[in-house]
Formats: sequence, structure tokens, C-alpha cells
Amino acid sequence: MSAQADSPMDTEQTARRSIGARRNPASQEAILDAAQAVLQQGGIAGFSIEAVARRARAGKPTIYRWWPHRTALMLDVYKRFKNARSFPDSGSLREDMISFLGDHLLGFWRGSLCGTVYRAVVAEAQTDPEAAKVLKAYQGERMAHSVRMVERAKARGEVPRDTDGELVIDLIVSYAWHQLLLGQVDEAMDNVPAVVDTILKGVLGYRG
Amino acid sequence: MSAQADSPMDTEQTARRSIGARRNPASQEAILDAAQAVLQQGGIAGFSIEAVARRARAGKPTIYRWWPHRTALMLDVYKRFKNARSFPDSGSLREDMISFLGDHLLGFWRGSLCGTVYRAVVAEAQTDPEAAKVLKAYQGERMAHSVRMVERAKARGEVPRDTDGELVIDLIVSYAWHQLLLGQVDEAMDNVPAVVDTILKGVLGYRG
DNA sequence: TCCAAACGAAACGGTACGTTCCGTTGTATA
DNA sequence: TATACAACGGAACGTACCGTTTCGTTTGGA
Repeated sequence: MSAQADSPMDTEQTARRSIGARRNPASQEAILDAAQAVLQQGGIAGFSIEAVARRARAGKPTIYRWWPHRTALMLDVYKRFKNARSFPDSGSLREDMISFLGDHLLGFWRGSLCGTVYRAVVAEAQTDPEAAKVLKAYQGERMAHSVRMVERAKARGEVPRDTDGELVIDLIVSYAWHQLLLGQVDEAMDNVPAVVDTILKGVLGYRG
Repeated sequence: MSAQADSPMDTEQTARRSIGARRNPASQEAILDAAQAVLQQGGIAGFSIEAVARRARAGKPTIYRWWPHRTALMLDVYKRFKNARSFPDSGSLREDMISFLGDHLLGFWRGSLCGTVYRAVVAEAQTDPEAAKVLKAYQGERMAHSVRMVERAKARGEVPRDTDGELVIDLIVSYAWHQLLLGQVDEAMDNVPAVVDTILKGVLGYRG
């Protein structure tokens, strides 16, 4: 999950050739490596298909053939990182939520390239309707996953059956997004327990 | 606040001239009008300095002279709308928060151009560090304003003195942002009371 | 009177877009 | 075994926008 990024070969030295009438996995990997490296060095602003192609020693048509949008390429880079992050199941909803917000969202984004990539994807979705659709689908899929955390708590009798699990998850994810998009992920780490407790218990001492 | 946008003159017919060695207010207005119209018609994707200049019959240097970034221009368009929206003070924190989320954030963005512009600004801030600084400053200023809502509730004894007002506001704003950036403002309107109640009272029946 | 600065307009070099050709490479099918 | 097919890297295409510079014009202020 950490810096596996800078391979000894910072720029690809050997250009690939066709391996026949089928997709070349080496090219696919080289392009993803290059996209990752470009993002790491130039940030979101420096990310362009041409830059990736140059770095990967690949033809632009090869990239456009397999990734219809910039966003698709960026999301593929993102997905390389978040493989095999098992979901928290500590037996306590509060602990699960803290782990979810602190490790899976903020902690995952912090420092590493993932936060940068995700910011880029979100930004792209504001411009490109196709990217928006992709992102929304991804969010829906993640939501379906995350909401199980609350469902398990319901089964344990930790929260009532009629608890709106999606709302709970939404509040957590929203907070994480906001901090990410303002570039305050590091500072936000300190507030994780407070955020979770507020969502679970509300403003303590509130008299409505 | 609604559609004051489409003036009878959809495109400016008369080009302005210099009025001497000072800024021409007519040009300033024409450029802001054009920027608004371009955003309204082409959305974020179609927004470019060249398009604005064409529409305003203005020279690009004139735009660059007064607005250093795209973002500055977009924020100026945004600020034209949000003038004189007085802050809610209903005597009830819950009512204030509902009004804040439902009217000042989501309701303000919904339908009108403001949501589009704000999305663009946020997207720009992910790319341009200068834009990020401007947005962050704006957020800080808004936070200072909004947090008074909670301070008033403290004064009324509605919430304890040690309540973290910034966290409460942050959760509300975060939720609004998330919905805006996913293009779900309309749907989010229905959840306003539930969101506010969750933040205030937590998950009802939660046993930690 | 004359300088300074703003104006619209046009053109600049640079970058990235997304697409189209090309010749090469190798698999898979006939 | 011969051939059709598709992916590959590479180069070039026209378009769009970037941010800057240059020009002639306009007019207030020194």
C-alpha cells in the first residue's frame, strides 16, 4: 500500500511491440505504471494522456483503445492500490466506524498517491458527465458494501432495526470527502473519534 | 435569485472602447454577464476564457488583467448571486440548522446556476493550488459566520458550552458538498431533517 | 499638451485534445 | 501452410484553449 511506485526504471527504456491480434499485458501495465508516475510527479495538473503515452513509450491510440476517458485510466490506477483491504468487523459499531473513517478513507488517502488520484477523479466528474456516471456507480457499489457495517450492528442489537444505515455511512463519507477536497486529510485524522461519536450519539447534552 | 440570467440581449452587440486610463465598468459587467451566460449554456465543460471573451466582445488581456485565474472569475459570478442572504436565527438550533442546510446550501445550489458554479470552483481547486487557497479562505470565512449559529444555542443553554461548533457545521457542510458533487442535490432535500436530527441526537437508540 | 493606462482585436508559440494513417508484429483461422 | 485480422508504436493531422505580446485607438489626469 505504501510506496511501491518508484520502480528502478523511472522511465520505460524498452518500447513494446505488438504480440499479435490481442491486447498486450505489458503495454497495459506500462501505461498504468506511467499514469501512476505522472500523477505522482506532476500532480493532477500535469496529468495528460500525452504525458502518460510519452512516459510509457506507448501510442496514444493504444491508450484510447482501452480507456475511453481519462477518468477510466485514473480509476484503474486507484483500484490497483485498494486491493484486498478487508472491511473492519470488530464487533463494535463505533470501532468499525472509526476504522472505516480513519483507515479506509482518510488513512488510505493520506500521504499516498490515492488521495491525489481520487481528488482528480472527483474533479473530472464535475466536468465530464461520463466520468460522473462512473463515479456515481462506484460510490453506489461502495455504499452497498459499507452499509453492512450497520446491518451487522442491527443484528447485534447495537442499533435499532429501523436505523438508516445509508445515512450513517453517507455522513462519514461526506466528511471524508470534504476534508480530502480541501486538502486537510492530515488534520482530519485527529477528529475521527469525535466525528464518529457525534454521528452515533449526537451533540451530547443537546436538549431539543 | 432565480433566472435573472437571460437578458434580452443574449449576446452583446456593442463593443466597448477605452474610457481612458481607468477600468471600464461596462466591460467588467459585460464580462461577468458573459461568464454567467457561458456557464449557463455550456456548463462547466464549455467554460473557457476565450468563450467568455468572445461572448462579451472583450479582449482576452482585459479579462486576464482583472481576473488572474479562471477561479477568480467564477467566484465573482458566484458572489453576484449570494448577496444579502441573511443568516437564519429562529431561536431553535434545530430550525437554524435545517434552514442552513436546506435553504442556504442545498436550496441555494438547486436549480439555479450557483450549484454549477460552485462545483466548477471546487473542481478547479483540485487542479490549481491558487484556486485551492482562494476556496479554503472562503470556506474559513463562511465557517466563522456559520458557527455563530451554535454559539447562540450555547448562549441559550440549548447545547453545552464545550460543544464543538465547528464540527457540527463541518458535518452539515460536508453532507451538502457530497450531494452537490455527486449531482444529487434534489434528492438530498428530502433528507435534510434526518441529517440534522442525526447530528443533533445521534443514532436514536444506540447503545454504546 | 502629452503621458499613461485601459480598451478591442489580432496574432503569437505552446500544449493537449481526439483521430487518422502507416508499417510492423504475431496469433488464430481457413 | 497461407492469409486475414487486430494490436502495437509512431507520426501527423486539424481543433481548441492557454497565457502573452503587439498594435492602434480612446480618454482621463499630470
